[in-house]
Amino acid sequence: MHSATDNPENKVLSHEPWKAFRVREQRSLEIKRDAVLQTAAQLYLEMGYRKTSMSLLAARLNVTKPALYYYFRNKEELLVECYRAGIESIEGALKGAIDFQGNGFEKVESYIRSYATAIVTFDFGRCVATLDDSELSEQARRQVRNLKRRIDAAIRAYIEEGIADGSIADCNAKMASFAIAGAINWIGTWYRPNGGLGNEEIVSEFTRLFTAGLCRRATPDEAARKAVSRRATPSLTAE
Amino acid sequence: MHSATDNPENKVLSHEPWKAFRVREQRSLEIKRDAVLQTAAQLYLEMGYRKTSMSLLAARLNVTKPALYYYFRNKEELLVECYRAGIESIEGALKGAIDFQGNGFEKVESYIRSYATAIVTFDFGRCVATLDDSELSEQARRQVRNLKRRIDAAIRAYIEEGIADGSIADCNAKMASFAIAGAINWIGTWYRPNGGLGNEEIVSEFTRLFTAGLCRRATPDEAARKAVSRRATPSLTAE
Amino acid sequence: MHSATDNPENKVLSHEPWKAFRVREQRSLEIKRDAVLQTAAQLYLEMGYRKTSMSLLAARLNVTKPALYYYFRNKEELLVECYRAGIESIEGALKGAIDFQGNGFEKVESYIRSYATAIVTFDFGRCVATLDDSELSEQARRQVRNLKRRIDAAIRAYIEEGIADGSIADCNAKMASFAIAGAINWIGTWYRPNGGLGNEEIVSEFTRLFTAGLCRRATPDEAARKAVSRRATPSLTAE
Amino acid sequence: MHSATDNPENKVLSHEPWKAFRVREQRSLEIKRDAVLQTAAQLYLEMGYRKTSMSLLAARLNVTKPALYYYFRNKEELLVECYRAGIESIEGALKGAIDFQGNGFEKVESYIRSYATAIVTFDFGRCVATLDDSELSEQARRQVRNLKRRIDAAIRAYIEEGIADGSIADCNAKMASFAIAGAINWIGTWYRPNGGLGNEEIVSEFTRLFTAGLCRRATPDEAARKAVSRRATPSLTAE
DNA sequence: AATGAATGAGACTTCATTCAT
DNA sequence: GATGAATGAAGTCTCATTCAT
Repeated sequence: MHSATDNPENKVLSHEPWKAFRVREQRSLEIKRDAVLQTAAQLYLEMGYRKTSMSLLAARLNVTKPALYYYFRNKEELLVECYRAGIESIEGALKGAIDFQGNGFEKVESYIRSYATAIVTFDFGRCVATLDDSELSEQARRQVRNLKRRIDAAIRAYIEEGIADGSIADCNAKMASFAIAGAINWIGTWYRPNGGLGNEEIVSEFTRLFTAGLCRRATPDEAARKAVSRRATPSLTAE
Repeated sequence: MHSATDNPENKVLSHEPWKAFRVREQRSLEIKRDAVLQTAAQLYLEMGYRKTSMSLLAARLNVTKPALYYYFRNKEELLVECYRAGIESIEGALKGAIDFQGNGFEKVESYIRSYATAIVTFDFGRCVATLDDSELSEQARRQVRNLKRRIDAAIRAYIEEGIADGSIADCNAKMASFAIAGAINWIGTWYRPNGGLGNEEIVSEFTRLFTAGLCRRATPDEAARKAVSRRATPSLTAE
Repeated sequence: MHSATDNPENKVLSHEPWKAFRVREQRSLEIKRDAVLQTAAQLYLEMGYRKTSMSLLAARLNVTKPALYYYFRNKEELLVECYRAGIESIEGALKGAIDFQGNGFEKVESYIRSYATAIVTFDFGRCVATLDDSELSEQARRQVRNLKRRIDAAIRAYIEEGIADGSIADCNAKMASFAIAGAINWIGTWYRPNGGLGNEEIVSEFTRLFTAGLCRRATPDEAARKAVSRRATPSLTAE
Repeated sequence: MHSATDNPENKVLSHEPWKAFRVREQRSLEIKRDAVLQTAAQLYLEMGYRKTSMSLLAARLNVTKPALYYYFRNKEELLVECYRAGIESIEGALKGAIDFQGNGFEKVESYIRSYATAIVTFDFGRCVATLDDSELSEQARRQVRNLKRRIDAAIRAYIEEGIADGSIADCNAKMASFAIAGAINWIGTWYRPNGGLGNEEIVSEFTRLFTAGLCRRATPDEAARKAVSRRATPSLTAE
């Protein structure tokens, strides 16, 4: 399966003229497929999966309904692929952020930052966060949940790592991860691309809220953390 | 409007009003109406609003479809009433918890505890937390959003109060309230009534996670906090 | 079957206190039955038979739906009775007008006048004129058509009488009667009780049009017609 | 909008477009749309708009229900289009007949003739004449009434013209036009395509009745009338 | 690679009518 | 005489999906 990332590179690649004909053709299919998926994602976010009829999607794309079935087996596949693309986006963001060396706490911090960024940045990410999978068939739902679990598992692992290495306060890792995931996913619910809240603002506020809660405080840590975080929050630590 | 209580006993009775018909009779209309609503809420949570057809709801209640229309004008009204009942439940829980005297931080703490309890305890509460309002008509959606706003506004106000009175660290109250509401609402997504996680466990873990993040810390508090454990700890806020 | 005339006398009779109890009781049933029928007729005229639900009728009468079934077997019977009442009203009007001695032309003239008056005056009359009988069952429709035929037959007979006695120009009596009935029935379509057109104005204009036609007549006739004014003018028919 | 012609050939083909499928194809959409409309008109005339379910219409056309929705947005649109087609047919007939030079009386005469012909000849015309618009939504009803008004306005104008130029007796033009329209529209109520009455017979009898009236005219009148009218209509008055 | 036309399933809703009281 | 509650039948419409081209 091609990756339906929704970063802009796809568009750039689509014009490279030196590609062999065969390749270009296949490219074109993928590009259009992606366009369908991207538009579907937007509509699903805008009005819900069930209310987004295939007719509407086709109309939005200026094609006829059956054309959609050339790219996707059925409506359900569209949704599953939105999820898959979103999860890939998110995992990509997470991977990039995490693979530095650090203790559990720092990984969680980095994770929150990356996850929130992914939700805010990618339509597909927001699909994962907000779309209701109850419309799916049992089989498709299982697929989607397996994908989602990978994300959940990651943060849980980091939290446990942090608890183990002493960088995170002792707590129920499962529930903490639910809480964090919940708050971040919820962003997709109220976030509006050009709303009043800047992405960076959102991300750092969330990071701060959760990490300040999780981190095991000792005076020296605090000082260290301040140095790292871009926007110091002196009042929190002042006696 | 009669109160659509969803205390646990209802669950047991939920399908009975039509079985043991003669026994009640007095407030039978209200009881049956509530039974319909309660069952609808369960189905909506189980399989989504859209997938829950009126036929299915009727079948679940051992009635014919048109009987439902004797109690509710249409399917949308059912959903709106679920929301309304849920919001009333939540507000009730919040009111009871909040009206003690305390600083902003304590109010937020109490709020989190009550809100989470409401979500975990009441089906209707979970409806508010997890159901997608995008299926509603514009008008009904406005209604529901107005109701929801009341809850959002409350927590934001407490956070601001806490910031003002110095019991809560300086932060973006709007975003903090989103984060907290998100994490709590998300409970409705993964919570299963008889799942592995006890209600009290969930509630206190959430409370701790968020308050420890928000609260103004001092090193000695740490020890004290652990000692008190499950219930919110006044010592946390002591200067 | 009691006559459901909708002239005001009914209301006067309804209070006569010296009637024996039994009679009064029965009266009361009839009075209520008439009220139902009268209201039904108004609603049928206002919004059509099909669109007038039994619920609406009941609501308009401040009773519950099943109460209607105490007075009428079913919705169809209501409509049939409207027709019957209307036809009785019309026939009453016609009988009163026709039984004087006169030639065929004079009878037709009087007939037109009485028929138009009935349509304009009685709701039930307007029902006969404008309601669509295609909603009825085959059997009920036959009933209604038999009733209607009586009215049609009368005018045709008069026209033929007029042709025979030389007072009416030779013509196709069947079609002439259709034309006259049509124009008069059509009144029910555009007539509004308190509209700009006075009843007498309507009636005399119709009478004149059919008896004399549109074309402008010789001067002496004109004078004669004007002199006699409101009532049909014998001089018109003089050889 | 394509023209929904209802010349008699259509009747023959009415159900065929789906049988002999491949034969046409070129303007197949329009042809089929017309077939749907034509069949709808017939059914509406036969059993009333409300009683004609979409299922029945579909069955009559050997199609499934949703196919109808490919050609028409909803049931109401079908009825509105019947009206529109009918009014276009009627207006066409009237235009063709009227644009000769003549006095008001002659125009009215010609109008009656053409209008009656249109009602008798076209199913759509009969729809305009007899179908009840009370089933329509307020908006659609306004549309239809605006269309109908055009026809009413025309005859009134001719009558007024005739009064002004002296060819028509002084009378209430508004009511006269109602009477004439009513009588003609009523034809649609009793007319049966292959009934005992020939079209020409109907048309000329109606024309004569309205222009000359029922009364038998005196010889001197005749002369006078002839003198006034610019273009004599000898056949009408010949004894 | 795409479309015009059609379908089957099923959704919500309305309504006349009834039954036990 | 009248009602609260319920039902069976039917109706309009929408939608995902497909087939022949």
